Amino acid sequence: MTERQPRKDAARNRAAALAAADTLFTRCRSPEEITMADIAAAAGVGKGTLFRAFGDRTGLIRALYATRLEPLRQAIEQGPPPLGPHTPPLQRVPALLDALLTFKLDNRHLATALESAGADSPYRTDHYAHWHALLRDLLEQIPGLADAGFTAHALLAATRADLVGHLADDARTPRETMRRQLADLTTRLLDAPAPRSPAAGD
Amino acid sequence: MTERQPRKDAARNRAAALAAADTLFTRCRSPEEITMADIAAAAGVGKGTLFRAFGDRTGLIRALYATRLEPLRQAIEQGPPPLGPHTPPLQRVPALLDALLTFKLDNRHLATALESAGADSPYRTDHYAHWHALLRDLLEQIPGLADAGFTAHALLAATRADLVGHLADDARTPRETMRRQLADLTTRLLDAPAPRSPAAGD
DNA sequence: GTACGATACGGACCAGTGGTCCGCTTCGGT
DNA sequence: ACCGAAGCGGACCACTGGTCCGTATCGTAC
Repeated sequence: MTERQPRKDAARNRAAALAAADTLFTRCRSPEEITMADIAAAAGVGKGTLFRAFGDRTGLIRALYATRLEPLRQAIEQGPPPLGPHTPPLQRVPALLDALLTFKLDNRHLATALESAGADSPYRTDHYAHWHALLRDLLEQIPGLADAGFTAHALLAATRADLVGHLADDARTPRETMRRQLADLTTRLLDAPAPRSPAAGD
Repeated sequence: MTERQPRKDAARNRAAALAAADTLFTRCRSPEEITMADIAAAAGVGKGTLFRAFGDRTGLIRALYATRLEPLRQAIEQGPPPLGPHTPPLQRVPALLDALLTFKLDNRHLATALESAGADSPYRTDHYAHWHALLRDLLEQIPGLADAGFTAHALLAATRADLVGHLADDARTPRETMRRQLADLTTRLLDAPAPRSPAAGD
C-alpha cells in the first residue's frame, strides 16, 4: 500500500470544508464573492488546512463538484437505461444531456464556479474531456451523422453553466421549458441528415 | 452639445493604451496574465490614466474589442449581402455565424479576455444581447423553426471564444475545418423540421 | 506671447485575494 | 504514558485591480 489512510481529524476537517463550501456557493449569487477565508471561517478551520486538503481553490471546487456529481456518474457508468451503458445511442444521448442539464440547473452556482475556476479554460479539464469523449463515441455510432466531435462540443456548449444560469435566473425560463428546448435541439441534430451542400441551395 | 471634445494628450494616450493592450493580449497565452500595470507600462502611461480613460479593466477590454469588431459591425448593419440587412434569413444566419467564428478565430485572445472579463457572466452584456437579438429575430422569420431564442443561444454557444480557442490551439483543428463544421451545424439546425414528438420515435 | 482655469497625468498608495510557512497541537501506534 | 509523525491555523507574503491628489499640460482669452 503506497496510500496512507488520512488521519481522523483531517477527514473531519475535509468534510467540514466541503459542507461549508457547498452551503456558501449555493447561497451566494456569484462564486467570485466566496473567498477561501470565508470557507475556512464557515468550516471552523484555518485557511492553511483548506490548502493542505485541496491544494488550491480550483481543487476544492473540483472536489466539491465531483462529490455532487457522483450519483449521476454512477448512473451513467453502470446504471440501468436510459442513462446506463446498455442503451442505444439515439436514446442515450438525449438522456445524458437531459441529466446534465438537470444537474447543472440544480447546482448552477457550483457548476459556474467550476467552469470559471482558475485561469485555464474549462475545455482543458479531465472533466470536460470525459463528457466529450462519452458523447462523441455515442454520436459516432449513429449512422449518417458527420462531425461527431464537433457536434458533441456544440451540444455540451448548450449546457454551459453560465448559459443555464442566465436562462434560469435572468430570463426566468421554467425548468421544463429548458428541458424541452434542449431535447428539441438534440433531436433536430440527431435526426437531421448530413447536409450535402454547404450553400443554402436546394 | 453635451459632449466635450477630449483633450489631445488624452486621445493620444487612449490610443496608445489600446494599441499596447492589443499587442499584449495577442502575444500572451492567457489573458489573465496581462495586468493593468503591464498595459500601462507598455503604453508608456501611468496606471491612473488607464483607469481614467476606460473606467476599469473590463471597460478597456470592451473598448478594444469594439474597435476590432467595428468593420464587422458595419458590414452587418449596412453592408451588402450576405452579411448586410437585405439578405434572406436562411442565407444570412450562416453568413453571420461564419463571420463571427472567423472573427473570434482571428481575435481569440481578445475574445477570451472579453468573455471572462470581470465576475459577471458574458450573457449579461449588451454585446451578447445584441448578437442574440439579431440572430433570434432572423430565426423567427424562418418558417417551421421553433424555439428561435434557444436556438440562437445554442448557435452562439458553439462559437464561444474558449471553445474556438480550444479547437484551434489544443485540437489543432484547421480553420477551414472549423468553418465547415459550424456551417454544417447551422444547416442541420435550420433545415431540420420542428420535431413532433420529444421521444426518439418516428 | 502670456496668463490662467480646466483637464489630464502618474505613481505612491490602499484593500483584498490566493497561497505559503512554521511553531504548536493532536493523533494513534506501542 | 509516551513520542514521532501528521495535521493545524493564522500571521504573513506577493500581487492584483482600483483610488487619490499634487503636479504638469493643454487650450483659450487677451
